[in-house]
Amino acid sequence: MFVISERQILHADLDSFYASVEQRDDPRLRGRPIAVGGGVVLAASYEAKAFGVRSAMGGREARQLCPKLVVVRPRFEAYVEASKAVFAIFNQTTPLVEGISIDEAFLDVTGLHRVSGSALEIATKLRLEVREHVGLAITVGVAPTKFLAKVASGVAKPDGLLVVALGGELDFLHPLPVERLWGCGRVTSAKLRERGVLTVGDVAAIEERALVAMLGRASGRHLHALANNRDPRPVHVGRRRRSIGSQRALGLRRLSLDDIDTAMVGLVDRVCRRLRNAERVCRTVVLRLRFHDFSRITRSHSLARPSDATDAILDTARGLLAIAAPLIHNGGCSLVGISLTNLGNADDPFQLELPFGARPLGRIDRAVDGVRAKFGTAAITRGVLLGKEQGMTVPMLPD
DNA sequence: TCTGGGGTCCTAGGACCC
DNA sequence: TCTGGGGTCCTAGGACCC
Repeated sequence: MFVISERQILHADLDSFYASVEQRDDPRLRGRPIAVGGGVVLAASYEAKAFGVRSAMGGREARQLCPKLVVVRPRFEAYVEASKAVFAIFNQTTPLVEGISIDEAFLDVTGLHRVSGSALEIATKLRLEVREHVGLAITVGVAPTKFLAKVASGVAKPDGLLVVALGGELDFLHPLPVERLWGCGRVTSAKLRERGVLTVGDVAAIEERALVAMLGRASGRHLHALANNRDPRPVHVGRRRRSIGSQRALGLRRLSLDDIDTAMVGLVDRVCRRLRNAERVCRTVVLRLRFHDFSRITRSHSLARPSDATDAILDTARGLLAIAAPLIHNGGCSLVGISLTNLGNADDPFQLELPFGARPLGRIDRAVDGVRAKFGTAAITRGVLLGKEQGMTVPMLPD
């Protein structure tokens, strides 16, 4: 009989990333409470966190909590550079790296024991290398699942390392508050607490059906699985971006439709450049507006064919703005955003991937029509073969 | 708590197809 | 002709994450 060996997953998370980069680059900021941002705190140093300063907090409130707070303007280029250096170390550690954000990743080190030592040794070395070569503190959690590894790093922060003992997973997990569950935010947490469900152990004790009735199908199943330490999700290398977006807060001024249009033109230009740089095309354009009462709407439109052309996408965005215009009531508009979704490859001549979004199969009739119109009937077969070669999702042709 | 900018995923209803 | 089931796409909104 085969014994499937326990997976060994690291969750590596840079501590107070933006703030730490600033303190690294400017010795005067070290040991002092700092916040990166302006109107809103993007990141706070641990010295600032001690005063209760949190990210997403308004600048004014942060200063009230911590009068000595030093506010630093963000330098995104520096963060991107630091992130690249850290990810280079991740990739030297194992080929199985899944980036989650600019400062966080999962590393699967299962089976590296002979080559690199135990997971604890690998994690220790990783922390040392990040400290030495990039000058930043990184916390690592080690566990058999992604979720548990992430919880472990959260508990170990700052500048820590925590290995969840084999067999001790539930003892570790169950006393934690429900908010530690990945996917349990403000709304879900309130629903659970309302019903006296306070800890992860409480969630685990509820039947899945009951949890689904409480939170909806996906959420209920997801949290039920996590609370019982079931998380088979593999570390996924090379995930592709599913959308590209940009948005801009417009402040409190009253803006005319022309002002909004001007801001939107800039956003469309930016996202289209990013789209072309990534060699992608998009099918769906989403306009996002937020009003001064903080209510928000979205309007979207799917193009007949994928595009990366600024003029086509701007036309669509303007059409959406015209549709949304009557909804901009007296309060006016405080944010405008443009997102491009349903992304495909610019270099894929058959665009087989495109009409299907994330789903394995899709509107074959449309795909076939498109290929036939563009390349002739013979191309349909060729297109399917090409798709297979490239490892893409290949739709079944109708009989 | 009076709120930035970048994302992911889920849900639900209607249109449409087989 | 009527009815039903199954499936996908489009759109709008919402929760959540860093």
